[in-house]
Amino acid sequence: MPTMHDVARRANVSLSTVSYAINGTRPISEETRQRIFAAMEELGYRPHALARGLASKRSRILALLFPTSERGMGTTDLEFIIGAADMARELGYHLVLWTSDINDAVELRQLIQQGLVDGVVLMEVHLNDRRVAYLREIEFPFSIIGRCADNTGLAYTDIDFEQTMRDAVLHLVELGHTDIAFVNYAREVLDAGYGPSVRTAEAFERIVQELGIRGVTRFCHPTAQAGYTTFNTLFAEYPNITAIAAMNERSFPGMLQAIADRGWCVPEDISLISLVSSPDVAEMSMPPLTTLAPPSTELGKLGVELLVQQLDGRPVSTQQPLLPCRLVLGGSTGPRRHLTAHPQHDA
Amino acid sequence: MPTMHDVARRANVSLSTVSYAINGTRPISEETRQRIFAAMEELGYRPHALARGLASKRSRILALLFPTSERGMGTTDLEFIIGAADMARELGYHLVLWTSDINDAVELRQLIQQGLVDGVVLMEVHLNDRRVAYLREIEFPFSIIGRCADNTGLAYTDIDFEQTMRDAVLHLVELGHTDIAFVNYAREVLDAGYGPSVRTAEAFERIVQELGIRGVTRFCHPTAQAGYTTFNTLFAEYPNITAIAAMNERSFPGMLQAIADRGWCVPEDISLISLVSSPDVAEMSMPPLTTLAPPSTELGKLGVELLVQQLDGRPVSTQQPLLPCRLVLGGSTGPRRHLTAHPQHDA
DNA sequence: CTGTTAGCGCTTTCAT
DNA sequence: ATGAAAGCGCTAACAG
Repeated sequence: MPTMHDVARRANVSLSTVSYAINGTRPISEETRQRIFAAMEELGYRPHALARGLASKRSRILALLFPTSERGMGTTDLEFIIGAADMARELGYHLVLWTSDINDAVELRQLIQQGLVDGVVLMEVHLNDRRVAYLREIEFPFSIIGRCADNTGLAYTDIDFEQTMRDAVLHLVELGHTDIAFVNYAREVLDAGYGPSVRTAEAFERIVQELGIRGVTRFCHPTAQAGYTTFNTLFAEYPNITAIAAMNERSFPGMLQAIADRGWCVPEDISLISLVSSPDVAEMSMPPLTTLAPPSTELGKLGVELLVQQLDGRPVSTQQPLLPCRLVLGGSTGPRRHLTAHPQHDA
Repeated sequence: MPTMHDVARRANVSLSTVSYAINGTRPISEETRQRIFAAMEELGYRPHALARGLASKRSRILALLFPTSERGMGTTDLEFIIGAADMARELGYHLVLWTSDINDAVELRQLIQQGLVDGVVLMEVHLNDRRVAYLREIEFPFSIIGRCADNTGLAYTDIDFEQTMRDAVLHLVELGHTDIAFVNYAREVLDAGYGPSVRTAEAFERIVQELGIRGVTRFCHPTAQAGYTTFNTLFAEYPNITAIAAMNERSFPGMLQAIADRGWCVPEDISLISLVSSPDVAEMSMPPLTTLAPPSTELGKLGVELLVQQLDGRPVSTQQPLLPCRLVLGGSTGPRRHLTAHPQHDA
């Protein structure tokens, strides 16, 4: 494997000149530059990453910390990773994956102390996250995909849940729906302060009020069985409901079963819209679910971008951290049914 | 950040002694060992990964090469990655992700020449893969999740498609089915020599023959529409079929729709089994699909393990590279229907 | 514009 | 059983 030394000799220049030529870190005459690059080409030279990192104190390696064994991984998480990896490469960085227990700052410290990475990207942060606290304390560069309670000064990006919920409700309202249910994650998840759950819950209340329509919220575990039960108890209490927006894609099979059991059809009798679930998954239903598809790849990219901005000493763009989901029509939403078909009560 | 030098001074030994103590690379008196580790503890010392790698010529970093934009990524790919990352960590390695165009050996060379990684794990190899050829040629350590045409001397691991197909067919046969259809990927995919498609196709023919039952094979694009069409044309020709095994999970919604359209029920009128798809996805159907769940995490782990075995100069265990899928009963398979219910022809 | 040289933090001969 | 010192391949002062 050729080293910089080899290149220098072949180009008849000193070792440092080669270094400067490569890094463009000081002016080089066009002539010698040519010679150097020619030599590099001929030798098939590539700078040694470790040596470069050791000498410059910048490894050009980033870490993506992603929590193992928290909530079930989906296709969305893969897309975070792919987005992040792609963007890292685009910006000339490597990306290492650290599967970490969330909230374990000790382990994080040990990893960082190895001096392997210039910065880390956090996923699935808690509202009060120890890792965030630790990184802040030691002033280690990091960015977040997600959000904390206090985000001042943080480089983060997240889904715009407010906007997502608004788009979902507006879509339904445009179809004539005025009695809408929102099926959130399980109550424990909300109580634990899980961001997406908290934010959509708040947004739903606000938007419903704003638009002057009727909304009811339910919590549901991520299983078909829970979806089934939730749907039935929901309709026992609020038979006027004509549309459901749900966060939890795993509850859909159950809800669909419950709907089928009473001989109803989607979307003729009831509209269903999935919040923040990938079109791939949405297409596994019949009919394919209308969904608000999360900008997963973009979030992964942006997470890396925000981190690299800091590393390069550039001002971190803080204006547009929130990305909207994209409405993908799937056939599970349609005009509000005529209520005459079912008994009516007031909510 | 404390260095080895700091530790040495604090323990009143030379720098090299600290190194030897850490690496256990030569005998150290118990007394000084104690002192050294105490000093390390007190200083919160961690060896610097880059420096260590540069000096030892072993970075303890592995690369997972995974193809972007080939076939749609699913939850399976995520599990490969997680498995690989977990195992790497367990073995004291870091894992970097390289999103690569498949079959681009040039790019691979450039990455390897950076000297960052000790070895690479390949995913989604082609039967004749340029990356494999290149790595072989330069004798760079690597392992494969998947298989090539010629695997002699290769450290690979893969799904045991033969066994998987056998398990699927046997499950159906035990339920009384004797007329079974196998829905493979699209014909182009088979013709391109995509391993899973080729191997399941061969296995199906063999097993059907072996068991003396009737089998018919169909090709299907990965869309609901294609699933719908495939099912209908299949039954126009072979109305006796009572069970379908399908590779392509994306075709299921369409098949289910076609089944519903003719007023049939699953599994009373027809049994459905999904080959090599994750239970998560299988649960998105109604009823949840019976599936043969791929050992994704295990494959990721094994891929890394095989690589590290080489790096450690240990003999690479080559006896059990093929892992079976796990049968997960889901309610889409049941006893063969009584054929009296539908018109009968001979296949 | 170019060369010389002192490290970066560690491993590993070679001595003792 | 321990130390001294020569690198690993590169960057970045410091000198011209």
